[in-house]
Amino acid sequence: MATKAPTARERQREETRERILEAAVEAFAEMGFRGASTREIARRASTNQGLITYHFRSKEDLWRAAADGIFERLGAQLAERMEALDLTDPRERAREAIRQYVRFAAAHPELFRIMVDEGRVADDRMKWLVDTHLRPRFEVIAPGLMEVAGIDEALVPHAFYAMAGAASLMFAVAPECRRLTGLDPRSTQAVETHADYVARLLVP
Amino acid sequence: MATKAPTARERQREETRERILEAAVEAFAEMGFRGASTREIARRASTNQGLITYHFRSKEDLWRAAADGIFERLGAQLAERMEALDLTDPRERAREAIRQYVRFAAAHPELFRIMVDEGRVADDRMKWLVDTHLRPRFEVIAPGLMEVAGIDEALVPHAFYAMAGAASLMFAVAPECRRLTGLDPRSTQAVETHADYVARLLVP
DNA sequence: ACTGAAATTATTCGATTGACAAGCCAGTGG
DNA sequence: CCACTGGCTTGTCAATCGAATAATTTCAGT
Repeated sequence: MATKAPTARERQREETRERILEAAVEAFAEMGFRGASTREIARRASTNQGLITYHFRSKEDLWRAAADGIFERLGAQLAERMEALDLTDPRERAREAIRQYVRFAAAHPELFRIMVDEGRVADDRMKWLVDTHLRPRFEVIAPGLMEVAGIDEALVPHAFYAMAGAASLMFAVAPECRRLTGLDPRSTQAVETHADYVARLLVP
Repeated sequence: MATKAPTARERQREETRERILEAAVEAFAEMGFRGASTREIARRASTNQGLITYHFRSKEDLWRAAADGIFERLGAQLAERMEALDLTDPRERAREAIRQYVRFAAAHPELFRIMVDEGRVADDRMKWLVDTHLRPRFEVIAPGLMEVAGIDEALVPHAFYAMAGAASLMFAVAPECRRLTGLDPRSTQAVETHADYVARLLVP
């Protein structure tokens, strides 16, 4: 069955939803779940707070939708770019995967920020995040990590979190980094340097 | 001039202040500045909210006092333990310094959590944190980093944030790590493994 | 053109926030 | 032994929170 062409109404609806979602990702990443108010999110999306309850049932649901969006982007970008490259050497392929992850972390610091925000306490949001998004990714990464970094299975969690931290922290605290070191982590120069540094660190 | 022996009154005062401060560190690390309410902090310290305003002028001041405490502990522990070791080889000394930092990050995940919380937006708390605590430490670490990791000066910020992230993330999101990988990062086994892994990673 | 449903705005609610003021009361100094 | 200071408790304040509901506007289908 053919999906009907969306009416102006439906396009408007989707565009509004998307605008709210975008604002939510930013706000949650900036101020955490509790810190970001639905009113502030609405303000950033140039609407009003009532619309959020209308489009998403609750703040909790809005947060989940925002997290879905981030991981969807991560998966899409990584898959697309790795496919385009077609590297045969597993070590060089692993290095490039890490570089791509660093580039993503630089462009979307929200991912890391939300992970750190929600990973601290074993509440429902954390469990949902692990079960629906983190575990699937982890299980894909883990075997490659063992093979390429030349490490024992027991070291996999250590390598995983070391890589994630090394790759992301600088961009997650970009304003701090800028003030502390004078280096702006958002410049393409800095991103590429970091990508290469971390890739060589983990896959010598 | 001899400092007078503290009266029971003064001892009580100091003990209460300390209890509030301890609770504040935990709460801020767990829920961020905005997420942690002064009432919740008071509850954890087994007192009431009014006392917080009494001992510390405002929530902002309480936060600064909490940050002071964390960095004071970090400085004291690192200085003490490194002095005790007396390593001559600069590379082995650097490795041990990193191991010590990992151990501290494991015992006090608050440091990293608060850094990530406050480093995202260039507000007053971030600026204060950088100027009073981060920069002094960074300027001590930077020269050693260049010498030992064998890197160019331009790479120092990259190495610094890579190390901090690699060392701390696992412990900052300990509940998540436990659920995701099955490994409990708080076990001494895991801490030592991580310390050694990160130390060898950065100083090969 | 009309109508009814959908999208949006406006209003309201009870709960919670940080800050503050007033008073309580144990312990200290005289 | 007593006055009173200082740590502490309680109650209140406006502001803000998430959520629900009411009112209004917009537009697709007839």
